[in-house]
Amino acid sequence: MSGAGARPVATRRRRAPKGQGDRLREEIVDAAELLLLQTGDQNAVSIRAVAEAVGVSPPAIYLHFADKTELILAVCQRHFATLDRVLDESAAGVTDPLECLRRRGRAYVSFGLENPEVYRILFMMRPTASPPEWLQARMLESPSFVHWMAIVEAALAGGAIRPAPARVVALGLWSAVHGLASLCIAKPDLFEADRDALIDYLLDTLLTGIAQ
Amino acid sequence: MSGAGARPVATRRRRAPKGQGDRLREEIVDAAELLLLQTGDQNAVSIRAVAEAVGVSPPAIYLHFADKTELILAVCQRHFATLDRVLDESAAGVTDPLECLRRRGRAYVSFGLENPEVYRILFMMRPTASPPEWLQARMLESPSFVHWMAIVEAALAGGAIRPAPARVVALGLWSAVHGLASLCIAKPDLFEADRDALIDYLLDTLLTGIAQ
DNA sequence: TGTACATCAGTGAACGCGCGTTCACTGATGTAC
DNA sequence: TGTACATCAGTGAACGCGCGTTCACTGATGTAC
Repeated sequence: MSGAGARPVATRRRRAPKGQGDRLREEIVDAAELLLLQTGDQNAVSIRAVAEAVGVSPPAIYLHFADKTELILAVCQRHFATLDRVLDESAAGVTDPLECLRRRGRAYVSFGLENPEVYRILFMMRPTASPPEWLQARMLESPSFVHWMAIVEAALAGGAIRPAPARVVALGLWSAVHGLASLCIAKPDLFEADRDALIDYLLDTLLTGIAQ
Repeated sequence: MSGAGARPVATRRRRAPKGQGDRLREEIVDAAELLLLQTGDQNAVSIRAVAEAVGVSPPAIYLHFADKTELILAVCQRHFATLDRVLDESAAGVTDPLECLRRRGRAYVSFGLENPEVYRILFMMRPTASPPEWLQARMLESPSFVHWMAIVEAALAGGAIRPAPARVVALGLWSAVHGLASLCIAKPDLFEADRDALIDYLLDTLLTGIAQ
């Protein structure tokens, strides 16, 4: 009973040696990320909770982040980079644009289901509540979207899909896969049984629908 | 300057005559709804803020609602009924199932854009954060979804769309239109210019994609 | 028509909570001499 | 090899805030006699 209490106070972290105060920064982001993942609740990621998880006092957080927003932002940036990598990997070596869109679409939904709280912050939150640096316009310049857009343009150029403004096609397809991801996150029970069938059906429908 | 301060204290409401304590209940729900609409922020709808808007002390709220959840639930139920009515009206008199889906889909997105915070609570919130009565299973029994499902079944029976489990088709189409609605809500700037084109393109794509 | 009284729609003050953040400080670590 | 000292990674206590909720109460309203 002694060491396995419901919520044991985290052991205090060893102080970093002199030149390496930056170590703490990484540990803080790690802890915030883990908290987000474990609790599935953005509110659970408080400065105090993060500090306790790291084994440090709350003010120590401010040695590395100006405020809470900056901390959350750091977590998100990490995942935005991951998303881009995951999408690229999913379609590596595929030349057919439609197949490329299908694979990236599937990977996108998977990413959302595996990182629900991060996904929520990135794509489901009220704009004012998102970090201000998270400008919406910049989203269109993100590698993820730029790649997505490029594939749509290639498909259009190759005549694989019926003519339409590339931006409309790209945003439309994104909306649809985002819808599946976000509904699965918001209402998990509703989709449990049909999840795989749904993603297949939706992608088939979209790709048939946009085809020439 | 006297009567037009930045945030004048709401005038105190007249006490209701004896048999009509229930009047306050309606006023409370109205105020909560208005706050949600005006601020666009669910957090702004605190017991205290609602009480002030009505012109009553915070404990008065508890004469009509057991807790805050029950209040929010009342607001949501009202809008859920509205959504169903709006969808029905949008396709009134239309017999072709595909046209019916198109009109309801368009009306669904419009509803979301016109009631962003309500839409957020109904369809974008973490399940644990939603009122517990808002069971996800019950969503499938809601009039809105039942009607949607019936139309899909009719379309399937009439051979208008390619064979697939009705539930998968219904959920898939819902996901897609939800995606557009929720992305417009989460990232309004991103979609402003293309909004109308997007909803048209998406509906065309979906209806072409599911067709026989 | 007048009065005592029960009802009930509210009020005012306070509770404990967790939060982000600030401020003055401590004490181990490394360095200069 | 020994010691004074500057650096800097942290700490402890406290701040003010808004929140949901509770509790003992008040006082206008309507009714019975």
